Amino acid sequence: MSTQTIAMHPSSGAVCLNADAAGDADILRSLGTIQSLSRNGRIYAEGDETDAWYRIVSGTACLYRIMPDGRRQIGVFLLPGDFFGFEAGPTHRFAAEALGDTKVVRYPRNRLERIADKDPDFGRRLRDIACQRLDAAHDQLLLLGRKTALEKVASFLMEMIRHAPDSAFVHLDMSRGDIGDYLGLTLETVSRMFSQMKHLGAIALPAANAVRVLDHEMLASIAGEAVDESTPVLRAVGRA
Amino acid sequence: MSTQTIAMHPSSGAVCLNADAAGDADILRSLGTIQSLSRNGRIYAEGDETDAWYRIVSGTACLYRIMPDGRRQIGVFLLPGDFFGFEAGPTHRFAAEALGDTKVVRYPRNRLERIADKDPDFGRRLRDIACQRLDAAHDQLLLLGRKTALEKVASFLMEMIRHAPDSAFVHLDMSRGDIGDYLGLTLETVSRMFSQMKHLGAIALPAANAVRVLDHEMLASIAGEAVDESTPVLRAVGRA
DNA sequence: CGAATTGTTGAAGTGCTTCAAATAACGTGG
DNA sequence: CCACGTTATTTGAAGCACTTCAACAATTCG
Repeated sequence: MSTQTIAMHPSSGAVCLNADAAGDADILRSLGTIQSLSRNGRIYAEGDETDAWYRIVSGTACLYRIMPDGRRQIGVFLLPGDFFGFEAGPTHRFAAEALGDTKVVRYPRNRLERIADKDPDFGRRLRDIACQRLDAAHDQLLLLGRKTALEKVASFLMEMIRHAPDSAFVHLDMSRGDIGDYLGLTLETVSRMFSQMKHLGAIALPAANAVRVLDHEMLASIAGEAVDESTPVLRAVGRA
Repeated sequence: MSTQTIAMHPSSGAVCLNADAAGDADILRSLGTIQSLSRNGRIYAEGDETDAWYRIVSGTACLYRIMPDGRRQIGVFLLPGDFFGFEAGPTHRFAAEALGDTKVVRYPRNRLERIADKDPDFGRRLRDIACQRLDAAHDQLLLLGRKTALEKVASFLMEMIRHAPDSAFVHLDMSRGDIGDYLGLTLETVSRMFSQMKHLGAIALPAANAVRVLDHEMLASIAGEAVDESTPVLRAVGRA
């Protein structure tokens, strides 16, 4: 888990927040420090000071919270390009941890603030990033509150696909237990739903941590995101 | 449902986001237009353009999303002082609706942006507000994903109490159905949990839409927010 | 190659939902 | 101000989706 002072430009590969689209790449380039982590490597803990913004360069991480009796909720899976770590309070309410070999850039908050003070566009970008995280959180509220187990797992896969370079194949850095804690399910239920989608012909499971999408439309339909409004044919699948 | 052009200062009574603490009251004062709504009055619909920020002056509102088959998830209840309406995308993903007689201020987005362009502190404030909404959404993820029905309803009451002027009495503008759609439960389950907390002696129900808190500590304990870490005596209540 | 970890599948249990009915609260017009 | 229809809430009983417990299979790693 080395920490270099060398600044690096965030991976231009899988960008999730249109972050490189604006002209702020140059600004960010000389601002952050890189952290390299391996599976379960802690980026920050619940209760740590919120004194920086972070961004995933490569790999996968997650934000989570654990209740006194051990119940865990993963708030979000973070993929390359994703920003995180900004909260309103003085201390983190969620912990941040790497799921596999992961590289993260750390941007000290006061430096960002100083830049934003002089560059309104940059400040606006920070605001947009926060708003995008809020949108994602709101989507997750609908998922957790009102979707069935099958819809939840299908939605999760759709989300992974959306961020993957190949929309027909996804490699999962997280375990079934991690996915369960993200979707509000047990790991057994997650596994069962994967099997069910396999039997339905929506996906194939070449390995435990890899998913091949056989029928993208069916998957979207199961997830409750019917691509074509006029043909909600498979809506019934999720309930029958 | 009238719309005046007269600008008004948001109620300085129950402020939830420390919004009046900073010196931006003067700025906001001359910026917004007031909207008066009654029960079920629509502030904006899903799909409408995201061209403004809003703030509750008085009353209560909520953000919600409805699935094609009618399932509804309320993302957040909005109380006096709360800001809302800012999203990253060009259109609203959640609709906004009043729950009772409610007054809302509407701040056109481009005007806010123009002010933020010249006043970095104001821009920072907008950012902080977005981050606070994000914190609240993350808390709700834990609630929806991992808490039991009793814990959910107790947590909901704790949240209402936190925002109420009198911490021993809360008037609820929302129906049991609204609360259910907020907590990912049916209205019957919400009602049963209210009854259960009454039998436990944590609350009294002088009217259907009013709650008197008899044992604040017990309520906090049921909600999973034990005030005193060393005495998690009642943690068992939620599960027995 | 064998031990440990992770994933899958089965069977029984339970917490919440669904369906149904009764009660209470509300609003409206007489 | 009260009677009445309407709507919201409470409570009961049955059903079901997901969990829990348990065993087995597959994969990983020393």
